[in-house]
Amino acid sequence: MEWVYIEDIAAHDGREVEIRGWVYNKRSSGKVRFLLVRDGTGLLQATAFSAEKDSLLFQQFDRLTQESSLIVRGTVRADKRAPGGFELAMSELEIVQIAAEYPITLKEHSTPFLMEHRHLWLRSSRQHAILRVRAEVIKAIRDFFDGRGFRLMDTPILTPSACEGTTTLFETEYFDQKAYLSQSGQLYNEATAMAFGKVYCFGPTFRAEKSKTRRHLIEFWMCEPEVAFATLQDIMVLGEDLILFIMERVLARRRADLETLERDPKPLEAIKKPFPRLTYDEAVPILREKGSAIEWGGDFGAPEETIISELYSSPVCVTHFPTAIKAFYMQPAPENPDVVLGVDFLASEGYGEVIGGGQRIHDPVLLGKRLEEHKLPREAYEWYLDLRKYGSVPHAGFGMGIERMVSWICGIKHIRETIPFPRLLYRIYP
RNA sequence: UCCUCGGUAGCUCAAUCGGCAGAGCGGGUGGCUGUUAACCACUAGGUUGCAGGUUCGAGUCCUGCCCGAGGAGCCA
Repeated sequence: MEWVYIEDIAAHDGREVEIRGWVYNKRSSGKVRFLLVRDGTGLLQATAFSAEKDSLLFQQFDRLTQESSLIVRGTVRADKRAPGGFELAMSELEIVQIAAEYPITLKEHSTPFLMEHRHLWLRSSRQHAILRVRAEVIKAIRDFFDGRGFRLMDTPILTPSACEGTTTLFETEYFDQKAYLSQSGQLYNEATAMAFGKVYCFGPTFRAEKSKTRRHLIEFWMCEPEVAFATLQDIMVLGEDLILFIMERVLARRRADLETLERDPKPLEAIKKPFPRLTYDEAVPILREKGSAIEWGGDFGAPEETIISELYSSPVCVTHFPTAIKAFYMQPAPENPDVVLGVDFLASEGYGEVIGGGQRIHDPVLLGKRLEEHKLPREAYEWYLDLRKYGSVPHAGFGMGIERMVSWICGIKHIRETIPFPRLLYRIYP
């Protein structure tokens, strides 16, 4: 008998098949038994009828507990009363294991309890939908860059020093030296971009900041393209195209998951190119008018990002931030060196920053000066300065936070559900 | 790190002014021939986060600690 997956069940209508999975729920009514089986691809109702209650099938059924593993065989048939439109008329039920009492019921649970049981929570339909969207977003990103001739460059996770200096890093042992977990692949990708023209990296990133908000993870995944000879304008267009590509892909392939999540697709469908652009200078008075206490020179906090992003139906590109609040490698604007050629993409509906990037300093003298101003050890950056010594060119790139994208697309409040095992402040279990 | 809120059965919660520790779900037992988080009946299940204090009496009031959640800062 053929082993099939529930997502393919419609193609086997009328045929005898085998399903391997777990008990999601069961119901019985006298001489009828209903078994809701999940196999990782979907849910299927299996039914059993019997005049004699002592049948082997019924005995097996009655022993089943939630999440018991099993193999069921039977005939597929369409039935409007069954969830999903198809059900399995069971002929055989083979128990693989009777599960111990399962902690997660079909009723409501608190987030701390569910996080404590994250390894089991992943089996629920909502978590399935979110993580399938995540997988689709990642595939879309790879297809986007691969299709445009970008080379995938895996940058190191163990690094000898700070990439950006300011942020806190996780320290670890590297034999008799200290090493730090990467907080960005960007500096390395500036090197690979000079070797390959246009590149991207995609990997985990670690920030040892004591951030405790719905938008932060201690360990998260970031995609960072870097393009030689590109300007701020070039990578803004690249960022727009990337976001639109991801949206179209998810709307085309994962619409059912968005429905499961009760995510209204209209705001995502409404996103159009070109995205609104706003300079920092233009944004500050708007923010003050809307009640923010921001002064020129101050960085945007979550409330500022929310105010701006709610003004438009597409993500907003905010550019030309004050030099003083941005990273050392940011290229100053030619007309005003107090601001830099950087851009933050603020997602609509109040989701905030999903992309941050800009043009990098290509002048060796200015870069050396910035390292000094930021009190960074020049020796550690000799290789980085070399990039400005041997055929330096203007170049630009950005970083996109995967979990923030997924959380925006899925319309969920907290980023912690967008990765299988979130690392949070004060939570590293399971 | 700071501010706010919370911790009672396996889970989600209730317990009036300080006066006998409760319900639903889940578990167990039985019933029901189309259930949809099925339903009905019965049943077991408690160191009220920890340590002190006030009181005739503390889940409830006070002090300290632990753990968690929401927000801030920082960032993607």
